[in-house]
Amino acid sequence: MSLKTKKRITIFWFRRDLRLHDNAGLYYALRGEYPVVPLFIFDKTILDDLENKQDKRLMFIHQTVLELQKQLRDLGSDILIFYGHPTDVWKELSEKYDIAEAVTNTDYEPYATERDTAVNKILQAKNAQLKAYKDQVIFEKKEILTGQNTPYTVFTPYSRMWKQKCNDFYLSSYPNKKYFKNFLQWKGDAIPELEEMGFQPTDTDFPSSQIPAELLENYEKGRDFPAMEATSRIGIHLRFGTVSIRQLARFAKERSSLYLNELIWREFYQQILYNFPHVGKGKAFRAAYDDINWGYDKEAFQKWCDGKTGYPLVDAGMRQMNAIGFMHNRVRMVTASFLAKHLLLNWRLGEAYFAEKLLDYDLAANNGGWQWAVGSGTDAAPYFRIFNPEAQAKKFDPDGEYIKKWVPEFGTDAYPEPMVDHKMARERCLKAYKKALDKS
DNA sequence: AGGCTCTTAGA
DNA sequence: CTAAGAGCC
Repeated sequence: MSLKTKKRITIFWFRRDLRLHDNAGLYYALRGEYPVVPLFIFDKTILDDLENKQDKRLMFIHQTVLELQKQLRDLGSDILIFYGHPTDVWKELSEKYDIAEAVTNTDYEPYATERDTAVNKILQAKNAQLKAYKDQVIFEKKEILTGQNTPYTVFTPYSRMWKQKCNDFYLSSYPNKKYFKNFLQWKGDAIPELEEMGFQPTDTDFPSSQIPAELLENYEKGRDFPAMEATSRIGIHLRFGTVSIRQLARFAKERSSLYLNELIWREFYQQILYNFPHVGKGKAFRAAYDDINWGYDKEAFQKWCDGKTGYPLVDAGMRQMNAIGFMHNRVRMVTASFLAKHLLLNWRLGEAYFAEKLLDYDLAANNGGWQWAVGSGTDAAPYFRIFNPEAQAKKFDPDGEYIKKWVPEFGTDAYPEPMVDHKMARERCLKAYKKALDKS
């Protein structure tokens, strides 16, 4: 590590907030009385679990951290980069430097919470602490509660309260730029190549972090039709903080209440994960759903993964995700429902597969969406609400354009027969659900 | 953020 | 025969 300083410093730890502008934690760090040294850790705990060594998300992070370094170097500063376990890194940092403050933005996921607690312990031994700020949501934790002071578990009243509470104060950006002179002036090392961490780059185009102003004009009409590509694709940027939620929410509030609602769904599921942490640990939000006799049929699961179920809309969605790491949300609902209800496969298999493939993967949103589709979640589709994949295709891809794009052999002999009969699967599902749910 | 089946009114 | 609504899953 090339930073040699005896100065008392503030370390700002970037995680999923990879931007210099409108960044809450960074703002408070820069306003403090000590020069700020930025830090990023390529976390071995996470990377060691990634089986695919051409992970597009890691590439995105790598690319973004390079960009951050460039911006910091333009300011005469730099960024400390590590590849290791965060607790080891912080032990080393706390021994080597005189750390007055360690600042970051809150990450609400269970792993992150445990990690931050461990890091905080290390810092406390040196009379410092890890201070975390709210940055990735407008409202966090228990900021939005019912009249009984309990967390909301139904979206509509939650969203009503969210909108009522959301004023200019919550939406205003942090003026980080004014304080950029408080970065420590120094020159660091080059960022390690992906290969040095056992990964290889892939050629991927990532969606832009700028929403074109005209996009939301077509959003409300087009968002339910996957072929229209009328959605923002901003998910990956929300995941890694390459956009500011405050800026985005202001944009949405001015232009589209439906789009704003999607941002509120995101916060709804984040507060569900925070207030009901069992959902992030493999449990159904509604316990009775854990009594359903979920299957693990490997062959059936593989067909679903590969997009070879014989139901063209399901297959198109799975192939879109396999190819580009994105699936249109309408189709996410249909593919998820198909796995759980038509195949009666354990939905954790599907949840994990989405987690592996989606560039915009986010634990709270993914889990919330899956539990919604399964019926086990908050505000969930009642169990008897079973999507008919053909009816969904007719309704939302009437010209078969989306299907044509991702399943070109649809309509030829090469396309497989449906792996299950819809009517049979529907009845089988109702029976299995009823059996588990009637017990209570 | 559904679908299925049956019913009934009206073409 | 079709469209629209009800009731149930």
